[in-house]
Amino acid sequence: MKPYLIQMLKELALLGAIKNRIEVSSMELSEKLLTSQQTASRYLLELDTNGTIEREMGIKKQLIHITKDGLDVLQNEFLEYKQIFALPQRIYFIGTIVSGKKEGSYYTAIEGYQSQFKKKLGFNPYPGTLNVQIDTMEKNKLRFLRKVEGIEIEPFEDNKKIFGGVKCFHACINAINTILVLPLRGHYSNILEFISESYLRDSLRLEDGNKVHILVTIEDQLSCEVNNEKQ
Amino acid sequence: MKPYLIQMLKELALLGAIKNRIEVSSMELSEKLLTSQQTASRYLLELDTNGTIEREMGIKKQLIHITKDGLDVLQNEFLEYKQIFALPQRIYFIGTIVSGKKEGSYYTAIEGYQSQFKKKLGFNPYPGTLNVQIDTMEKNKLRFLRKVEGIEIEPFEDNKKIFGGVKCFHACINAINTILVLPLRGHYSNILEFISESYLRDSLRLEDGNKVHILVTIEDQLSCEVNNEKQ
DNA sequence: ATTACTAAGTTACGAGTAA
DNA sequence: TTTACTCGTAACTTAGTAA
Repeated sequence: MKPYLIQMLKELALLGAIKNRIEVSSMELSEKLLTSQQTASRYLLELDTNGTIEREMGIKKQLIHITKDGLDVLQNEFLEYKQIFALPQRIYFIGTIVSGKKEGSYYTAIEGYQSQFKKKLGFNPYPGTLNVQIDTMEKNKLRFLRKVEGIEIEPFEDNKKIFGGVKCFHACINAINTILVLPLRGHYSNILEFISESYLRDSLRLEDGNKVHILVTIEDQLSCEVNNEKQ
Repeated sequence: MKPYLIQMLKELALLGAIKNRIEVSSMELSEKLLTSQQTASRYLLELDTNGTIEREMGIKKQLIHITKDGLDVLQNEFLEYKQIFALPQRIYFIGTIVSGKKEGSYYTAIEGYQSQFKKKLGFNPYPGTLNVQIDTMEKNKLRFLRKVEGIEIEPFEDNKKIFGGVKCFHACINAINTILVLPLRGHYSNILEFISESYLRDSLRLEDGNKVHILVTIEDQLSCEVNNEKQ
């Protein structure tokens, strides 16, 4: 999305258009953006067309509400600024143990993955993955993890089949060390997959439906202290 | 500043140009911004001209560092997103008690202020202000307070002299309720002024040089829960 | 009051290219 | 390789208005 449209969207959000339908005129917005009424009007048309806002035209002014898509755009911007200024070194999830479709065993057995795991993680993972279901609302944390530095496992081809790249992070599940494995491509899933040197279900004494606390550790990155309000 | 320049500045910050001089070519940046090498080069020239970055040209690539001015631009953007998504309901300061220039007694005695204080705060302040010196690095918190909703005291004219508007916030100093009074116009000062119904120096048993903990409470605003990583 | 169209003016973009 | 200039064209802006 074009930077000037993001700016307009941000301005609408500051006026409360995420939570409420706000009543605002193109003239008022033009003053905030230091541009003309016509340009503000055109921006609103563009945002409407690309689905980031919904409008109801009044006889005076208009009612504007930011859509889910619009919210995503803004959250992504926010995420980038958080990366610049206040990178959290740890990300927490709470999840529920679920059964995989035995795909984990298949993938962890592939030579192309195994050799990279051994080289980059320092161990051969126990066959299979531990699957933990998280809240779909946690998508932003996953988006964040995709952006920050992790242990990259390269994509490769084996027997004409292409295996996608994944990114690994050191993580703790209920205080036991594991590796979180995230696919680099494709849609965000609400299932997190973990690998370990040992059979995690045993070492953690877990069965389906158990709640677990997950702590993902992020590699050192730039971070500038700023506005460190407590609580 | 133009939105596309802010975008470029953000990209440079993400590459680490706040902390370090980063080595980057206009071609690499053009790929990140999905634009041409020429445009990226022009953006860099513009950022250099307006003083938000400093450059050293290498024979290959260039060394780029974001200046104080550039950092201010980015911090301001960040502040706006924080306002949108994760407004802190409280802001903390640590400060040192200092003596004012007796101006506080003068201002609190002006009828135009007194009547508004009585009406909007519900009490007549004790003459004078308690002055607390804070770190100049806390400027961002003040900038933030200027933006959010507070108790507005209108500017007025009295005897041909114009008295500027101020904004009040409920605050606690060492757990005693007070009111923080911030001028709406003018430069940011590193002295915070507090008023109260009683003589604060007595009720707090304070003298110059004492360190105090200040907690400023912000009125309810929109806030969307997102990425609430703990710690 | 509004929104938003048209048309003309202005700015920005990027291919080509020099240094 | 780089950076960044020229210049034709594409995109954006806004005055003037209609609805």
